[in-house]
Order: sequence, then C-alpha cells, then structure tokens
Amino acid sequence: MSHAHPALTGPDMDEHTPDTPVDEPEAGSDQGRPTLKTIAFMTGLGVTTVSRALKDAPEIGAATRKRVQMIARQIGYRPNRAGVRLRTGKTNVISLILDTEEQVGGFVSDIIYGISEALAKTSYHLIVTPYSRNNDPLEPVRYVVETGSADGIIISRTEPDDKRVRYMIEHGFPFATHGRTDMGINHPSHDFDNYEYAAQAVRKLAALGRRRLTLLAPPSNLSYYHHMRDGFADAVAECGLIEIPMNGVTLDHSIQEVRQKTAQLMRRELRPDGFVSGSGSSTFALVAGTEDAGLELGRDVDIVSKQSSKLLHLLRPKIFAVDENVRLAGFELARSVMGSIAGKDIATLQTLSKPGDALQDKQG
Amino acid sequence: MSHAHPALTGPDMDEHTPDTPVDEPEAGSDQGRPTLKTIAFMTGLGVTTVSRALKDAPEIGAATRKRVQMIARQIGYRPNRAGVRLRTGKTNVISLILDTEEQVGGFVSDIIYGISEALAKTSYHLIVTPYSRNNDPLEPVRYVVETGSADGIIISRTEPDDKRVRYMIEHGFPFATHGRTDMGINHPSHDFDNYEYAAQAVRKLAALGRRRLTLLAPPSNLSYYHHMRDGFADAVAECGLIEIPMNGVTLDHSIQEVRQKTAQLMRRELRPDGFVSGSGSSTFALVAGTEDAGLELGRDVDIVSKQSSKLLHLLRPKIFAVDENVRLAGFELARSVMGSIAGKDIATLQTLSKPGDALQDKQG
DNA sequence: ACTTCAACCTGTAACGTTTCAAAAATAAAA
DNA sequence: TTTTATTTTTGAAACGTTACAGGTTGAAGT
Repeated sequence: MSHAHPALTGPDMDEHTPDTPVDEPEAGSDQGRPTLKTIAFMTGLGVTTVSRALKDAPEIGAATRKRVQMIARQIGYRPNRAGVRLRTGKTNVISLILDTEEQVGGFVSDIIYGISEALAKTSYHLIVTPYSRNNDPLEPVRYVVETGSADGIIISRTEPDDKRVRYMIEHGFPFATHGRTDMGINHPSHDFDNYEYAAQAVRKLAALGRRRLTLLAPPSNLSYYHHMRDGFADAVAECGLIEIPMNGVTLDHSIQEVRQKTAQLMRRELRPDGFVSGSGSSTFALVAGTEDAGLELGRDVDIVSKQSSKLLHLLRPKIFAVDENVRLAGFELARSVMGSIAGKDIATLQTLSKPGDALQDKQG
Repeated sequence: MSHAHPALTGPDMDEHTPDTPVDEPEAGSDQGRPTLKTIAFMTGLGVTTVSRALKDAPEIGAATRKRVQMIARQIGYRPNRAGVRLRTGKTNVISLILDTEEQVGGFVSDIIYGISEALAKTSYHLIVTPYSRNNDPLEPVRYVVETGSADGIIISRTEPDDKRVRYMIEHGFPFATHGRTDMGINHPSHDFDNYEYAAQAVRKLAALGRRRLTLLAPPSNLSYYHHMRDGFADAVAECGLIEIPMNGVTLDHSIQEVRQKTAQLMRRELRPDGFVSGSGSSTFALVAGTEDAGLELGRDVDIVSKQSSKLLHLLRPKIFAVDENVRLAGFELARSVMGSIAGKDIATLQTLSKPGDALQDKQG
C-alpha cells in the first residue's frame, strides 16, 4: 500500500487497483489536464466527494467544500465535457440552425454575436448547423434531436405552421424560434414587430403625401410575411391609400432579380410612389431598379426600409431607415433556449422587439 | 442464462452481468438510440467486433463486416460523440475563433457558410468561439487548446508575428490561419493576395489618369496591412504616382469615423484623386465622405474597392470593385485544418487566392 | 454502555467507445 | 492425427463524470 507517489503531473495514480503490477510509474507525461481524480488525490478525498463539493451539494462539509474549490481553481480544473456529456446526456451545446442560402447583410454575424454574448458567461458552446433552403428544413433539426448533439436549438425562417416546431414539441426538445408561429402552441421565441414596422412605414409615407405603395415582403411561407403584410394592409386602408403589388419577387430573391423587377414596375403607367422594404440589402436593389427607370428618390418615390446595418443612409440619405437590432435578437434567442432548457415558464421566454427610434429622417 | 430477450428497443440487455438480479426487463423505454451494444445484440457478436466492423478494420471477416454495416445502416446507428470523445480524445469539432467587434458586411456569414460546406460530408461540427478585440486574442485559443474542446482551430486577423500561431505550434495543436504570418514558420493558411489586389488597383487608377492616391488600409498590426501596403507602394512607385496618406483611420474604424476623416481629407488643398479601399463597407463611408466634401465619383475621384458582397455597384456604378470570395476562404480554411489534423503535408495546406475577374467596370 | 441519528464521506457502477491481450475457430503444415 | 500458423472474434479495462447505495464518524438520547 505504500509505494512512492508518482510525480504530481496528473491523475495517473491508481494505488487501489490491486492486480495492476506497480512496475514503472508511467514515465510518458500525459497531457496532464487535471481531473476529479487529480483533485481527489491532492485533497485525499474521494472523487465523489470532490465532484459534489464542486457543485455545491448540500451534504458536503463547508470546510471541505472550500478546500476543494480552492484547489480546483488553483490548478485550473475544468470539467471534461465528454465525461459529463456521456454520463448525464447534457451536451452544454446550443445549436443554431442556419440557412446557408441566406442573403448577405450581416444578419448572420449579428445573430451569432448576440448569441455568443448571452452564452459567454455560461457553460454553453455554440454550434452552427447548416442546411440549404432547397433541402428539407426539418432535416437538420431531426439530426440534432436524434443524435442529441445539442441541448437546445435556435431556428429562424419560422413559418405559421412550422413542422420543425411541431417536431421539437413532440420530442420535448428545447428550442427557440426567431419569429412566431400560429399553431395554437406556446413556445419560446423572439420576434421583431413587423406588423408595427410596416404600419408605421405606411403612415410615414402617407404623411409625405405618397398614395400608391408597394411592399417588398418576405416569401409568403414565412410568418413574418403575414405580420408585415397585415401591418401594411391595415395602415394602407386606414390612410386611404392604395397598394401596387409587386408580384413574383420577395426578400429572398437575388439582388439582380429584385432590381430588374423593380425597374419593370417603375416603368409602368401605374407605378408606386412609395416603397416599404423588409430588408436592407433588398433596398439597395430597390433603389437601383428605381433609378434604372429614371426616377429619383425623394422626388418621384420615397422608401422606408428596415436595416440591420447602418449602411443605407450613406449613399442614399433620403431613405427612411428603421433599425432592426439583430444582435439583440440573438441575445434574446439564446436566453430563451437556455430558459427553456432550464424549464422556465414559457411566458417569460417570449419577447417581441418594437421598431425603435423609427423613421427619423437622418439625412445630413 | 436463457431468459426471454427483452423487446428490441435498445441496448438494455445485460445477460452477462452475473450478479444483477434478472427480475424485471426494464419496462421504462429508454430514448432508444442504438449503440454498439444494440448492434452486438442483434448480430450476436461482441461489441468489439462491431466497433471494428464499422470502421473497416482489416481483421474482420468480409461477411461479418457487411452484415454489421447493413444492420447499422438499417437502424440508423450513429456513434455517440461523447463516447468517442471520451475514449479517443477526438472531439470531431473545428473551432472558428471570431472577433465579435468585426464590422458587418457578410464576412462572417460567408466564412461560416464556406466552412460548413467543407465540413458537410465529414463528421466534423463547427463551433464558434467568440472573443472581443479588446481582450487578449490569445485567450480563446488557449481556452480551446487547454480544454481540448476542438480538434482544430481557425483564426483570422492574423499578424506577421502572431502569438496565437506561436502558441498553437508550441502545443502541437492543428490550426489554419486566415492570412499569412512572417515568422519563418510554415503553417496551414489561406489568404487573399492583397499585394496583387492593391497593385492592380493602383495600376487601374493610373490608367484612368489618376495621380494622387490614398489607401484605406487595415490596421497596421495585421499581416494583410503589409501586403496591401506593399502592393500599393510598389505600384505607386512603378507608375510614378504619389501617395496622399490618410492617417488615423483604418478598415477597423467605424463607418462614421471613416466618413468624417474622408471628408476632412477631401477638403484639403492636396487631396487624392484616387482611392484604394480594402473592404466594401468602408468604401461606403469613403464615398459618403467624398460626397460630403462636394466631390463627385468618376469626375473628381475614382475608387477601387474590394467587396465580399455585390452591393457596391448598385448605388455607385462608377466604383471599380474586386470580388473577394470569402466563402471560398472559409472552405479552404476548413480543408486546411482538417488536413492539418490528418497530418497532411503542410505545403498542400497553404492556398493563396488571386483577385479574380478584377477591375471590370460594371457600370450599366 | 447501547442505540439512534444526523452529518459527512466513499466505492462501485454506468454512460458508449476503442485498445489491449488473449481466446477461439479455421486453415495449413507436419 | 497433431502441431503450427493464421484469421476472426472476444471480454476486460479505461477515458471522466455522476447517481446510487452504503459506510464512518461523532454526538445525542436513553
């Protein structure tokens, strides 16, 4: 029972395995990352005690607890994620499921930064699970759920009747959606109030004397299409304006397509004198198309646009831009999933962000 | 030894544990994800054999191998990542270390999409490890290496003498850098040829009759600052032009700052008649600042700019834009790290992407 | 002195995988 | 047949963690 202790380079001391020949003390230095065993050896306690002491279990003496925690901090102990995960099933991972066809515009960066911010002080890591819009959107969700590769999921491009949501609910898997659903189900989510945005946008254009408005909306399968369209339609009616629909083009379409369709539209007899646009990069195309048709911003037409970056004003000061804080969205979404994992009340996990200091004409 | 087999819902059959009382067959259905044990039970083989058969180990009979693989596919077996990770130390994770102060512009989205694409058919997952430019950039690297939370790292904002690179080399940790170093060390990397870009840009401006050029460069601590500056300087000399330096402002500065400094510069007596810009979003600010000073693009000044999105032309067709394919960069970086992990020859893991169909004047 | 009880601590087993050393089965050689 | 290779399969151990079911203590109650 009393051979010389091997040098304290790691948890390589197994004096209680009786049948192992105690010949050479394993000269090859392991990578030497401390484990519970290391601390157990240093303190003379059992691994179980150490494990408990580190997580403030009640049945551990105050002195012991402090001693263990102190040593742990000293030697920089970090729980082995694989160990925890294998034993408990908890991955400490949040999966962000991303559409890789997404148009540019900083949307993805911002949401990731927001999530990162929320995760920073926690034990969670962020993993990005990509999928192509052309494939089944359920596929990546199923993958994560089936393989248990995360504790929670964040999805966007939410639909009113979203099968991913249904799937995750059915499997009791924690998640949060960017955008709301309309399935009679309560679930964690964060959304920007696109109804309010569109309504305010219309009113602004009305106040400028514009009468014939066009909405550049998201694809109609997405939830926020409906919100935005409803807000638009209600305000158009309220202000006694008319809508000039622009068919066959959405925020999902390429810059080139939007530009071209816009130009076509603007060359027609009955053309809009006001635009409401749902995204910054599409607005670029809108402007370009309008100018292709020989029309001038501020004179022939006004545009109200959402933006997640601050670029619009730089080259077209006359655009009325409303900032959507996507970074905040990421933050809230992360908070939501984590809350959902922790079993918090769903009511506290649903947030709606209002269009902020909207519609200031920032022309300089 | 011969009690009825429990229903085939999972690996809950432990007939070889002799001391366990064999009372109830565990009615509670587990989550039922198949493991090696499940397959072992179904095939009547040992777990070891199954494990080997699945990874095409040579010492397994062809018939057995096929049988095992077939069943595995049938029941949708997926190796438990925690198990593998705990046993082998291999995480099957690549960590992308990101500066969360990064300016917008789709850079991050694109690089992530590119990485995802490269990782799609592999067993690797992508994890995003954020840090703030204001903190020590070594910190996240150290975290990943120390906790072994990934098999490889991708970093950007590479410096000529980069302590992160030094650290990872010292620790034998696989990585790839976005941007090259100048430390006399060979390591996996991908870079855009900013020397060539800047030189071509200068020549283009010279050909347009421009004589006094200003470079909007990255911060001087980054590697590609030097490449870009050298390319710029060499071509300026070669063409017999002069440089009007714009001090105190880099691509890292906010849109507002760049705009303001540009306006200041353009109001001076001796102002540039040509700009070379290192990033799309900064170019927006450059244009705005120039126009703030009452000058006109194409008449008073020309701008050549890199861009990673296709937005620049839309609102200022006269800009000469060179596309940097950041998605490709992500793809190459991922390929590089994985190659590095696999121990491939470093020479094959270094790529340099040339400015493509550069400097076409795409005005329409 | 004996039991009882709480407070504190501990070894064992298990999560799913791979590696090790060795056993069984088969084929080849004698 | 027996011996010797060779091929194929195998149980046990280990990675680091936590849950479970017991142990030790020492003090309090009787």
